[in-house]
Amino acid sequence: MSQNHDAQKTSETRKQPGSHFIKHIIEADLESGKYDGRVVTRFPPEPNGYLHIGHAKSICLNFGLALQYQGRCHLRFDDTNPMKEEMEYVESIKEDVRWLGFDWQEREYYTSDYFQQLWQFAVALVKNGDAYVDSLSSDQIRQYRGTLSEPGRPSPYRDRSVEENLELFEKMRRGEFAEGECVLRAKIDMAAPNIIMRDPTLYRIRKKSHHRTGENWCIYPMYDFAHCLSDSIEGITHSICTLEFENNRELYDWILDRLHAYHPQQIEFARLNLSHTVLSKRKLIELVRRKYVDGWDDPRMPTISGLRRRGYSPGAIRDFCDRIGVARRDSMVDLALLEHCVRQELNKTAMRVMGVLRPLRVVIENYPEDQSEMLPAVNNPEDESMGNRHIPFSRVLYIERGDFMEDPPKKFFRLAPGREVRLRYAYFIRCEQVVRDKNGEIAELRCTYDPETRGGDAPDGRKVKATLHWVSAAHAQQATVRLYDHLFTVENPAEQPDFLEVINPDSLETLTGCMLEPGLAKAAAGQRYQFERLGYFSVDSKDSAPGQPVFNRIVTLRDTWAKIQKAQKQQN
RNA sequence: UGGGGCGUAGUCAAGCGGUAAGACACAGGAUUUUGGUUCCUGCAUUCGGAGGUUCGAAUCCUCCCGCCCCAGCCA
Repeated sequence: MSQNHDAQKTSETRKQPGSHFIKHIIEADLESGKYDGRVVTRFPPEPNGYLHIGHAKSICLNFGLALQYQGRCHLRFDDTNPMKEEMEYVESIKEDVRWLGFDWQEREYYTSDYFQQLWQFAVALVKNGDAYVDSLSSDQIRQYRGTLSEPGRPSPYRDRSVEENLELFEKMRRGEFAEGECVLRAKIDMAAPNIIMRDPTLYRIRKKSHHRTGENWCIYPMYDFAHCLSDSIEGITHSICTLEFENNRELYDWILDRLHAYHPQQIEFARLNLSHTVLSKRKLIELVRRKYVDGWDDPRMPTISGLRRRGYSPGAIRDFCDRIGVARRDSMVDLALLEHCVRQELNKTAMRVMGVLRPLRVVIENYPEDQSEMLPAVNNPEDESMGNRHIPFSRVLYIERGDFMEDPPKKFFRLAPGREVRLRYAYFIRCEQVVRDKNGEIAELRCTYDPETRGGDAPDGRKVKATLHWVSAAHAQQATVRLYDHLFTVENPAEQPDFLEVINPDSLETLTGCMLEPGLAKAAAGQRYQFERLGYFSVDSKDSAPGQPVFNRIVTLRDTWAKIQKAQKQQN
């Protein structure tokens, strides 16, 4: 009976969305008492760049696991390389993790805080004959390492005595050698089939000031040495990293075993790849340095700061990370899924407003010149508690240029000569005349309205096929609106010979003179809205100025008309 | 061609010897004062391939094929 119940429970757990192999491992460990019921994870960024959506996957995983199993998650800056790391990055990383909604409380750690302990561990290794100081140059070390198919050869310095190694290592620490003159290496096996195990470097000399330890050290531990021991020092239980570290796990285990240190387990999962973008630090840096984008927080960037500035919400990003799953196979997630996640959240939470991006002037000929009126509009049909607002209507309005066609194709059921449509929350109008300028361009539409249809319903029951958004010209708030699209034209830019050649030339379109309903004059930075029939937009936090707001398009609404148009184009 | 991983739909992904979940995308239809939302419906007779074990295989075994990672004093 109880057995049955347990079996049922297990299968239910497994069927939960978001169940994955790492949870299975943790649950098995919890059951066997492997770590006395503890679950301790960590997010260990190197402070040498900005966090991106791929990091968000790892953050959600590590913090999420700690939350789910009542454990803890440490934020640890893996700052073992003073050549690349800066304080600016640690600040941005902290801001991004916090913004995503995770709290590391007082558990903010730095590998550099362990330098003294790490040094002592290294000394212990030397004393046990498990490490030696090598005086080969980096070039020679590479030659001695062998290749993928041939074993390496031992360094001529490999059999130095413990005493000599101790003395040399001490001299390294004291700065008596120049950079590159020697390194500390683990003494493992130069013929190991896993190249990582061919006497890996543990310490190298770097005569560079460190952003936290200053001039205290001139030798710095390598990742493989520092990481496992930092995990050990912090009592991590599950050390979760990406697949490319799989080969390093053998060394992770070797070091902890030799030192008889507390031994967390390393678990690898596949890193995130997202279609139509790049997520490698190198490529992201290149986009910034070569000015293809306007900085790390350019709204087209897949960085957390870019997504934030674009208008993405932390909840949508967390939802995305929950949905993509955690597995061991390389994958490429469709950007459409991320877009779906924001739309889903914003549909429930974003206030609806009307904004005309490409204005076309409309004059309501039978509406009195000096008259205007306030019409009630629903703030969010998905959430009644968001209430109503009133928007001004008058004789001269703007509608979207794309909502009018002089010679409408099949299935276009918006405004056209002689045709009647509804202006949302206002009246039915009929297009009576098209007025052109001297260039033959459409300058304005002359229309009539039906006073009986106030609010949008005809008492005689007649129907219209379209409802248009609009803004009263006299009351409009002008704005700049930036339309963003995929940064790259192809699904996987990384597999191109040169990813810079497939940058989408239309990834940004800046529209000025957009006309918004007047309430938007006091929109606060970061505020998110749905511009009805167009998409979700947010107020840019950097470029907006009082009286001249700048909006970023977060994502379009799903657009069936665009699909029909595309299909029609392909037919012709 | 050394070692380590991974192959389930267009894209993710569950599945753990009992007869292919779910999501996104896509395609139809209904409702709609957003061509939005919502709601229905459809979308793998088959799990990289071939053999084998078994009453029964995506799950176990064998061989083959394909893709990814490793030759930093980066992480």
